[in-house]
This record gives sequence, structure tokens and C-alpha cells, in this order.
Amino acid sequence: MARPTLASLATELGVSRQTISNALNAPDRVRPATLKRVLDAIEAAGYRPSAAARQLRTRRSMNLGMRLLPATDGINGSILDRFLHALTESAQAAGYRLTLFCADTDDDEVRQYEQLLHVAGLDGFVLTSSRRDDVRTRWLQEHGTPFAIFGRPWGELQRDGSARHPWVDIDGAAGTAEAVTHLVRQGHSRIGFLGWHDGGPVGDDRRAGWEHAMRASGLSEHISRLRISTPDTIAGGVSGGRKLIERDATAIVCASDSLAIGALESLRELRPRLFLPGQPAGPGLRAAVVGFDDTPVAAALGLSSVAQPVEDAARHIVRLLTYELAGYPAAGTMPDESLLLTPHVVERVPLPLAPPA
Amino acid sequence: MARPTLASLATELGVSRQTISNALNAPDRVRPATLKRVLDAIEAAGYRPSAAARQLRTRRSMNLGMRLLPATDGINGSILDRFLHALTESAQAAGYRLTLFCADTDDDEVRQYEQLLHVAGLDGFVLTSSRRDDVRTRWLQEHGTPFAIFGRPWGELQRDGSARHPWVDIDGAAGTAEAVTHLVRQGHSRIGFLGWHDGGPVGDDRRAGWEHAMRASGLSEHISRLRISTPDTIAGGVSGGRKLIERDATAIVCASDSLAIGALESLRELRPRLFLPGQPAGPGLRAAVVGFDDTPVAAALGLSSVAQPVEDAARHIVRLLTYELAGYPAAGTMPDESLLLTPHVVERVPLPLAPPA
DNA sequence: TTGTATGCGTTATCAA
DNA sequence: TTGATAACGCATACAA
Repeated sequence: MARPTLASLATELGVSRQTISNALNAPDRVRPATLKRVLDAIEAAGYRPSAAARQLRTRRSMNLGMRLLPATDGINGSILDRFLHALTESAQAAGYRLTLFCADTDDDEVRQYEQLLHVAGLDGFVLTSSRRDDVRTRWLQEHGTPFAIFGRPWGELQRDGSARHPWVDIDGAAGTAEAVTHLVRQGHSRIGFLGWHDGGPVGDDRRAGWEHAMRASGLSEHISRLRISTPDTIAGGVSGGRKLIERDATAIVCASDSLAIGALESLRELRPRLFLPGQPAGPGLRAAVVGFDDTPVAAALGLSSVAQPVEDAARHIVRLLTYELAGYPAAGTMPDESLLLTPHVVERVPLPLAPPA
Repeated sequence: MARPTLASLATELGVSRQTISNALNAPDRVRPATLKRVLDAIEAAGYRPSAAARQLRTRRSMNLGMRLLPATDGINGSILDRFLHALTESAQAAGYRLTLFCADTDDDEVRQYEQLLHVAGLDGFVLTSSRRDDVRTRWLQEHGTPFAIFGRPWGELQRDGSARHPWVDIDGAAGTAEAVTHLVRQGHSRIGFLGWHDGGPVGDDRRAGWEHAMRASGLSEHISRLRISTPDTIAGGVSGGRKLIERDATAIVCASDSLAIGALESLRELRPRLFLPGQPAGPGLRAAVVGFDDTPVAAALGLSSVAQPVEDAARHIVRLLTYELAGYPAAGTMPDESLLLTPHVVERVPLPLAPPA
């Protein structure tokens, strides 16, 4: 038994194809009685409209595209996993499918846009980052292609402060600030910051949050002394951590989990007593190191970390994009504007890795 | 200026649509002169056949599907990242696109197959695992849907030993065996194995490789004493590692990087002298712990690990699947059968995390 | 070698 | 409210 089509169903039911199409796409244009009859028949026959035929007619593929970047660091790669999963799920729930593609460079990515738009008729794209002067966003805007960015439109703001395209990002500064207040509440005051020395906007943002919170907590005198930059590696975390501890820091906020793993290591090396089992809780004992990204490694090591709500971000991206694709319909259903989501500190107790009693 | 179509190009060129179609799909049926003229015009006009129209006619979407599993452990999640990237790239190179989807359960996955086949007309699927008694593979086979599995068809072999569907996997046993021979060459003999106690086929496979290599190296007497199972966590690796070291193991082969991180930790705890800088190389000093999967964390920590060629696996999966989709054409172009790829040990020197001189 | 006619399954337009 | 007809862009069978 072949698959039912609009035509086969129509003849079987004794109605026109149009009526069936209406029952699906404009139910209010069909008399309730026939509507029910048609819907029941559709259900019974297991009829599903063909996406290809529909796309040919409507010029919409219900298909979103996203470039899969080459695995970089990878420690932070699990973030992408979670994002991708949530994105696929949200898109699916909104009736869209997600198509992946690869590109070697940004220029190549633009070439792929053109291909995918032209050939496969993709309806829009999700970008996972934006650069200072981005050829991709410019191309997309010039061609009127809907898209949304996971990441702030760094340096692409309008005169009025708004961006020229929808975006969703996570407020790194709020995360590091929360880490500071947590540590302050635990009795710490000499709280260091271990950041990247790449000078990128993301790292700047996280450092700024720490600085701001230090000032707000009346700890400004430590700022210049307890701020260190290293490469974003575990080894960098170790050496940076050592320096901070030698400068009497009792707690360290880090720009990444890689750095935090290293910093924790340096603490265990220079302050081993903090890790002896049975030690009473107190300043310097717990959550003395806070990472960023809440990677699985951090969880496994019992490392406190700033957890990014990437699932929320993905959901929001899909809402923005689908809203845009629907042509900005009713004002009532309008989603929030581009948004900064707030991450939160997940507190953990470090694994007791020291010799057992 | 609207996009050129077959028809618009044909009238513009003064040839029939058929000729253009032939120029693209059957160039040998077109006279060289007109072929060049047509191809040049296609190039100049930037014409690209519409996938939707083509799919409607040919009933092939040139689209492969893959379920995105929820992020599990995540330490091993970077493997999936790499696999996904290579898969997308290979598919792209073969003219296919990759569509992602989510499913809550295996039954739900089957429901998605049906939807995606029926609605979007996907040509085939990539599965990233197979279970002992898999509803998904059964459904796909019953419905004649092309698919290929990354993972062995555990317990689904035919009488003649071949599987009923194409698969590609990585030979875990070969990996742990290579780890053993490496350690033996370095002078170790009391080589332990730290595995999972989940009783799954993957873990069994990796343990079997260690056992086999131990026997082959004349070290069978250690097998029963130096074989330990724990949960697949860093904490499990620590406690398991301690036991093995107390039983005089000088080296440890692990079923995962999580376990290896823990085992390395227990070594540093109970055999700290091995990690002092300036120590001469020798048994017990280097590569005394070997992990599995070669995750970024392992790389960052300087942990030796068995690296899986997931990129090769992805490429091979695409070859098998596209070959199947092409209807098993010429014997000459036939790819190798389902295949076990061999992983290899990446040797590293542990980070000097101990106090500096 | 090239051209013609037809159909793939749907939605949009318009008439009934 | 429903039905007939015409596209959407392409490929295939067949005729020239």
C-alpha cells in the first residue's frame, strides 16, 4: 500500500484536494463537519504532507542551517554539544529541521550560505559567534536572509545601541561577579582572577565582572595585584595559580575550567592542608577555586564553576529566528528582544584526592 | 534579477530544458560544443538545480539523518563532536546534507524515522550505537531503509558471521593491547587494567585486549590479580588506582580517560617520587597510565591515551551509506566491507604538577 | 543528439 | 464553504 497523497485522499473521501489542504492549513475555512471527516481520514491513513512539494510551492523549506566549527579546544566542546541538542530539539518543536554544514573559513561559510539558500532553500541560519568585522553577518544582512547569533554582536551596534540582528548571549560578567560574591560570603577577601591574555571580548567581559564585584564589595585594593593572565591551558592555570597564591590569594575566580583545574592543582600543591579530610569548613577550604563553563570535567573533579544556561540560549535563538521567519506577526506573540542570559555558580566540594586516613 | 531556472536558462540559450538537464546529469549525451556552451551559461548565470524540485521528481532528498543523543558523560562527548564534524564534511563532499534530530527513546527514534522518511524524504540514517536487541535496526531493515552504524552489530550477526547491515567500529581490544605492548617495551610487567563494571560489550572488548596482550607477553600470572572494575568516574579511577598500586602494579591501562585521570592522581599520591622533576626516565616514570579516547582533557594533562580514529570512521560510514544509496553500482567502486578500525596510543609526558625546584 | 509531453505533491487563485 | 485549474522546477520516457 503506497503512501497516501493529497490527491489519493481526496478521491477516496470524495472531496477536492483543496479542502484537505485547507483542513490542514486553514481549518477555519472548512465546515466543522467536513473538517472532522477530513482530519479523521488523515489520521487513519497516516497521511503527511510532502516537504518537498510543499517547499516547491511555498518556497519555505522549514529547514534551518548551522555551521559546525572544527573541534577546537574541546574541553569546552561539551558546551556545543548541549547547545546543539537543545537547538535541534527546539527547532523540531517549532516544526523546523536543522541542517549542519562545514566550512573552512568565513568566506567559505558565505559560499555555503549561498549554496544552501539556493539549492536546499534553507529558511535561516544560526551563527555561533560573531567577530568584530564579520563578513558573514554583512552578507546575510545584504541578502535579507534571516539569522540569529549565539553571541553578542561585538562592535556591531547601531547608533541607538541596538544590534542590527537578533542575538542571544550569556552574561559572562554577571557570572564572574556572582562567583566573587559567593566567595565573599564564605569569608574570602583576597580573591584573585585568572584570565586569558588573548585580549578577546569574552575574556575582557569575564574579567570586568570580577573587577566590578570586587569594587562593589569594597575590595578594590586587591584588583591590580590579584589579576593574572595566562594562556588558556591547565599548565597556564597551574603557574598562574601559583603566582596568585604566592601573593596571598585565598580564592581564585577563573575564566575557564581548564584554568581552574590548574589553579586547583596549584592550591593542592601549595596549600595541601586545605584538602586534608576532616578539616573544618572555613575560608580557603571550600570552593576556593571557581571555574567557568561547568564542563563535565569540572563536575567530575568536584570543581565549582559558572554554569551557562546554553539550553535556554538555544531555545531563545529558535524563538527569535522562527518569529523572524513568520514575518514578525502579532505583537502579542513577540518574543523578548535579543537577550543576555545570566549564568550561575554551581558550588561543589573538591574530590578528596589526598591520601586517605 | 530572479534566480535562473532550467526553463529560463533554456529559453535564454535557445535550447531545450532537457539539454541542460542532460548537460548536468548525463554529459556524455550532449555534443561537446553545446555542452560547453550550456555549462558556461550555467556558470555565468549561477544556476543551481533546486533540491526540492529534484527531490519531487527523483524521490531522493540527498539528505541523511542522525539522531543527536542527549549529552551524557560529556568527557567523552568531544568524540561525538569530532565524529559529527567529519560526518558532515564527508557527507557534504559526497553531495549529501546532514539533518539532525532528537528523540527521547528508541521507540521515539523509530517514530522520527517514519516522520523524516515520509515528510522530508531522508535517504538514509546514521546510527551511533547499536544495542543487543535493537528495535531501531529491526524497523529500518523491515522498511528497507538504508542505514549504517558507528558501532559493532553486537549479537546481531548472521549465521555466516556477517552482519545484516553495514557498520564501522573501532577495535577497542587492539587499542588496549597496543597500550600493553608499549608499556612492556618500556620495561613494565605488572600492568593493571582499570575497567567499567557495567558489563557492556565495549568495556568487555577493551578488557579482553589487555588480557590477550598480557598473555601474549607472558604476563598471564598478573591477569586475575591486576584486573579491577569501578564506575566510570574520576573518583572510581582514584580508588581503583590505589588498589592496583597497593598490589604493586607499576602501570595501568584504563578503559576511559576519566578513569585514567583518577588513576594518575592515585599514582601521584602514592608514588610521588615518580613525578619529581629531573627524575631519570625509566619504568614507572613515564606513560605509567594510559587512558582511552584521547579526550582534550587527557591532552591537557599530558596523559597518554588510546586515540580513536573517529574521523576515519565517519568517512567510512558515509562511503558505506552512499554506496548503498547508489544501489550498489559498479564492483570496482565498492568500498571495503564493514570494518574495524585500529586505534593507536598517543604517548605523552605528564604535566609536572609537583612543587617547582 | 535534441526536443516534447507528462508527472512528482502541494498551495494559490479564482470561480462556482 | 467548496471545487477546478494552474503553477512551483525538475527529470524521465519517448518521439523527432
